[in-house]
Amino acid sequence: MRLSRYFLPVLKEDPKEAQIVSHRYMLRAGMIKQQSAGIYSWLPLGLRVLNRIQQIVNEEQIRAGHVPVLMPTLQSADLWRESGRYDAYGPEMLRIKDRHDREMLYGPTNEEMITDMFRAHVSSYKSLPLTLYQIQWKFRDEMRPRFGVMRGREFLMKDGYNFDLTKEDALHAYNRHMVSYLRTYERMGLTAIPMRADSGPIGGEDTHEFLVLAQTGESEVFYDARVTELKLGDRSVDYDNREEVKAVCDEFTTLYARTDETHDEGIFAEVPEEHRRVARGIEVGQIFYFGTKYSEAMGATVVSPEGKQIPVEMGSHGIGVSRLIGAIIEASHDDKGIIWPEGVTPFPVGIVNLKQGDAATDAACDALYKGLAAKGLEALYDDRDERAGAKFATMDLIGLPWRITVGPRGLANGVVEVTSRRTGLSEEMSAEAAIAKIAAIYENI
RNA sequence: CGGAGCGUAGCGCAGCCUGGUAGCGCACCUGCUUCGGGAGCAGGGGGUCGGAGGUUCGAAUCCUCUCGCUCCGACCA
Repeated sequence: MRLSRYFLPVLKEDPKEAQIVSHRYMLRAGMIKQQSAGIYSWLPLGLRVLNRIQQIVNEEQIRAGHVPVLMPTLQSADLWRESGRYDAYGPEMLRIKDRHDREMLYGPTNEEMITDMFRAHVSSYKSLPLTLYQIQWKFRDEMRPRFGVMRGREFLMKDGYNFDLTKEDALHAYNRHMVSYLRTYERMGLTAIPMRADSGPIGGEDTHEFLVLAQTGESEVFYDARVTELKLGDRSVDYDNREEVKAVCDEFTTLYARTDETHDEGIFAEVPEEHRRVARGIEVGQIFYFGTKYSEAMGATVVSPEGKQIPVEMGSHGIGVSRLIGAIIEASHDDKGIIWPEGVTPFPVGIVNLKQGDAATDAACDALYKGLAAKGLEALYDDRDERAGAKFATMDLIGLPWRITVGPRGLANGVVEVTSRRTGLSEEMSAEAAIAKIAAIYENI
């Protein structure tokens, strides 16, 4: 993408309403525009990141054997009366009436609707296990939206629901989600720690939240420092192998890690003092096992092998897709701007043309741009007629992990400059070598 | 929802107390110079001062109502 033809409205000054760094940088980097309290438009750069995150979430869900669907944002109140949550949910739920005075709501979550979908089409244990998920906009009418997309009212969320015959099967689904989530967050360059949590309005017995450590986090967290060193890495996990999946979950949940809701000073005191940590975290996902709470209330049953009608065992699982962008920025930035992990960056690399209009420099940038494209890498090429300082400042702000700088001085020696946004270190090399280097970096991402 | 604020050019702000021709910086446009870390000079465009009512010869400024937004707290993905 040529910057001269793009829509990237960066701001030089800090918008006054943005208090935390991710909100500030998202506004300054031209990623989002607030439309009303807690409701945002996504501008091209922000949309690219949002799409990248959705892509990773989709890939990991499908890898785990889960099946994508898409449900409407607007739901009928009747469905929610069946589960009893229409009255239980409170003013956080946005209620709407259509022209026929029918009561509707903008879904804050989808347990009822998915259960309705399930009961309409599944009637035998032979169809189980089944996990359906979607990535869809939700609305929760927060009393006080703040921190940009980290706590908006409208937000994009991946919500998944498992249907199983037995509790053991449902707990395997729970574990499978935990592993798939760990992999999902790692691909985004995040360390997200599963922590024992409270079930809140979803209800249920077993639940973990995934927390990204950040000073601006909304939750106080208590953990054993060794938990942050655990990595899934390249290991392949067979999602159908219960023991293997369970072993990974045990590995990641044995060390102490809890939010303030479930924190226990007594148990925490048993963690060796040098490993004990108290910090803050941003919640980027949560998994629940809740058994037959919704299936019983809504008559979602299957015929068992013994020929009996039994309510299905369920759980639900969420990833805060839009809020993840805020969390990633909170975890990865410096005083000049964002530093995107390669996995989620809007563009893999930026090209800075230091002398726009100079025939040799323009031609070199052009060749570089095409060479990268031939490797499947779409560069953001700053071809504006701006001074070097302005171009560097823009690149630093929007945080592309790699920058290739092309100027007459380097071209005279046959080199361009490749700079890492994260380390700030530069290397001079031929344009061909630069293309090869960037291509190698992104080969496995 | 309790408390505290703010709405003046795209963004950040001054002007309001003490009523009298709407300003500054950045951004934008034109020209010249400059050109490897947010350039300099000169010129220029852009506002029903959030909205409605009222007081007054006269309201951005005073009064009433209203809408929107932000911050602290409680609550929450």
